[in-house]
Amino acid sequence: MTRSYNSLGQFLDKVRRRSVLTAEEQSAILSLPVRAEQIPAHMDFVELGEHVDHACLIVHGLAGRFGQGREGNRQITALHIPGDMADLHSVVSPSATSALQALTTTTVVKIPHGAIRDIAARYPSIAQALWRECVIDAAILSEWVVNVGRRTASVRLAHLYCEMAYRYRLGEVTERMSFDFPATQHHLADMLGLTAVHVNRTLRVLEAADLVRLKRGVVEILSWARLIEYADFDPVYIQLNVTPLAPMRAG
Amino acid sequence: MTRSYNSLGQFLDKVRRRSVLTAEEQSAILSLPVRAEQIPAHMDFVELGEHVDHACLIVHGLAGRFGQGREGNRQITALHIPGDMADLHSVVSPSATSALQALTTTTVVKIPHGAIRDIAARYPSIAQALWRECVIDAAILSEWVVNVGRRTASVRLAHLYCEMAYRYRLGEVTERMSFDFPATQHHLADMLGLTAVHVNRTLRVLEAADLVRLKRGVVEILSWARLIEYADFDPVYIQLNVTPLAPMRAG
DNA sequence: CGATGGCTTGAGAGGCTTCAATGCCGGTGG
DNA sequence: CCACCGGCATTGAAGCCTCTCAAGCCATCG
Repeated sequence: MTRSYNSLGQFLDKVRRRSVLTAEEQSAILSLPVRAEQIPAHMDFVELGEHVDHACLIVHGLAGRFGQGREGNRQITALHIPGDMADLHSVVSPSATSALQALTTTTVVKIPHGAIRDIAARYPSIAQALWRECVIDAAILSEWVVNVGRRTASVRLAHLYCEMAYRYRLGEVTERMSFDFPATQHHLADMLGLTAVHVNRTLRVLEAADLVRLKRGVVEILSWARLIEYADFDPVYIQLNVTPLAPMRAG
Repeated sequence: MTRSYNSLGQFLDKVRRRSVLTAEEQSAILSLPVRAEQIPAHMDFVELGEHVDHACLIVHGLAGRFGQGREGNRQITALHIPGDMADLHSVVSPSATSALQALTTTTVVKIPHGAIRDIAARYPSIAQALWRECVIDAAILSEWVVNVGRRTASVRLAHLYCEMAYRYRLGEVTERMSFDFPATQHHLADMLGLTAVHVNRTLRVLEAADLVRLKRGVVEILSWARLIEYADFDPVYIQLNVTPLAPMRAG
């Protein structure tokens, strides 16, 4: 079968690393109706409290989920890269409890909840697979709590770079590699619970230790082995190199 | 129907505030096989990396989900009170990426994954409802990232008290109330990304402001209105006072 | 009654923030 | 084509919030 490598294919590839799906189930996912949309940088494409009727799959660019405190101090709680369904959770919880914003120019594809709920109801294995994706997003969130709560600024930043490298590479890392990561230092600060100024200084610490090098939106990792050691990083929580979970079937 | 108010009944009550279920679906949940177990304080009942085959419903006591950094600095990423399914996520992601520990003597009820997956496969609405519970747990996690990342110690602690009061009361709060919350100051520190010493001093700040009063494991809130104002707390993310989500049916 | 675990308090150090100014680069309009 | 402008990055200095270390206290429990 030649599968047109559309935006959904990218999503399906990731899902299949985690859940077993039959050919029929896979094609049900690939047949989901999509509507592409281009979002300019800094624009919310899901607003706080909004009642959404579609899920957003990131095709290109970078999106963040924003929580916020009273006095405008924003905190990014999750990051979504191409292939991620940024708000899959909205399928079962349609009123947005946090905003979704494009960090750079981003193209997303919108998929109606109705269509997703339809195939989830028809194929229990699909429901399980999507549920599982949400649970893995939660595991990442949980790691972010640890990161922000219990690590120093430089380790925190190193850990974030590890996670993003691992996710961009779908778990296929090499000792030396680089990846596009177009977040500003201010964005990094909002992910790490720091200030932009301190992120800047912290960046310099990592560079001085010859762990990473940065230029205009691309992160170059000089030694994966030393970086994960420094960052206290263990990729199991991202579940990209795992034996896919067998489907559930009605007994 | 006289429903025996067992441990599952407590769980079902909470689920029904969020999802519509038919009588048949409800009784399928209530008929889940359970096995009660008593866990002494400070004991892990799910270990890191363990491959579990059952989910744990908290019946009595208090449990925490622990993440940890390299040098033993632990961070509590989630708290589970009676009525919570502490690791419902394990149904679709059986290898534990974080440990579960009883903070006080806790009785849990273990429910085999097989039984849950069975009713989830048979009743798509149940799958959706359980999926939704996981998503709401993730929303709470997301709020914890904001809390730890972007709030000062005293606001952070106040916010935690708000969340726990709201959850213990299932969203039925009153201006003045108290609730049992048997976490030590060291536990609080691990939830908030602080040290026990600083938690102690911070407690004193909240007491001095006449917001809460504490004695031996019970939190007394002196003014809910002033506390949520101080804590920057908005309970929507907990989704306890929400119109339950309609079920999904195969089209 | 000594041991234990949790709470309390003090003093000093340090990591991160705040405020503020400067530099850099790409985009835009005259 | 160049000058200007705005967003982002960089750097310095001072201060505060929180940590660390350390000691003392109080209840509970064998």
